[in-house]
Amino acid sequence: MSVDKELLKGSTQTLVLTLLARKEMYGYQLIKELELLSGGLFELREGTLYPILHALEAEGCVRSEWSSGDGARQRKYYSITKAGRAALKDKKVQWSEFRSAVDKVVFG
Amino acid sequence: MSVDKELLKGSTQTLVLTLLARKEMYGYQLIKELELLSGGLFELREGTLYPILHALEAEGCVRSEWSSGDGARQRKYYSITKAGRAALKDKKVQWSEFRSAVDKVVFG
DNA sequence: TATCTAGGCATAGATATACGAGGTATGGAG
DNA sequence: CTCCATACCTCGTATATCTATGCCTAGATA
Repeated sequence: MSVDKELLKGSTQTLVLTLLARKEMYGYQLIKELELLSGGLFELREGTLYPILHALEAEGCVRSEWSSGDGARQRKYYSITKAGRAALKDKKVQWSEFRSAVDKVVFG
Repeated sequence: MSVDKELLKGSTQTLVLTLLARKEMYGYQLIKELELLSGGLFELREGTLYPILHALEAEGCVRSEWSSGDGARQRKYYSITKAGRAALKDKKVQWSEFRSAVDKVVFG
């Protein structure tokens, strides 16, 4: 993580849900995609991501399914649920408010 | 805290140093000022702020001095140091990068 | 064939940070 | 006199992330 890891806390679920809202993905893919999209700033570790995915699944925000790969490598695909989309909407608002408040204080 | 407290992690030192860069302040004042400036979004608790101030002082980023109050209530005023201003500059850059990266992922 | 590398999932322990609860004390208003 | 806002502080707890580690598979390479 090239950015202070503490900054990331509270935002990872939002980031993950955002990606899953576009298309279903598997864990490893999420890590790579996030790194790409953020210009290398977010380099989530497996040890970070998988617990997040499990938590989101326990909360009913995502659903997982092993790829029915015929010969292909087994991957666990995650897709966002209706509850997940609702949660994401909330999280986006939260992020916007937070970002604006910090900006107002820090940059005037 | 009306915003998810986890979002705040990693930003509190930046917020505190930013305020102290404008003028020296005492703890309680910092809490009130931060609440005001953020439109009520940031309601730091004493249990959060004082350890931060002590940590910043231990790192040499701030300096403290009890008010030489003649009769007035005793307050411990904190002022930013040269090292503190340098640290703040770094933290502001970090915040900007982080904010931009999250925005890029979340809002495209 | 054997081995290395990247992909792919997962957990456990350490660490960092904020909060909640609790403690002490002062000064002004009712 | 009592209550409340002010003003400082500490400690235990909760939460979230990271590091380290483990296990397994597929494809490339020697």
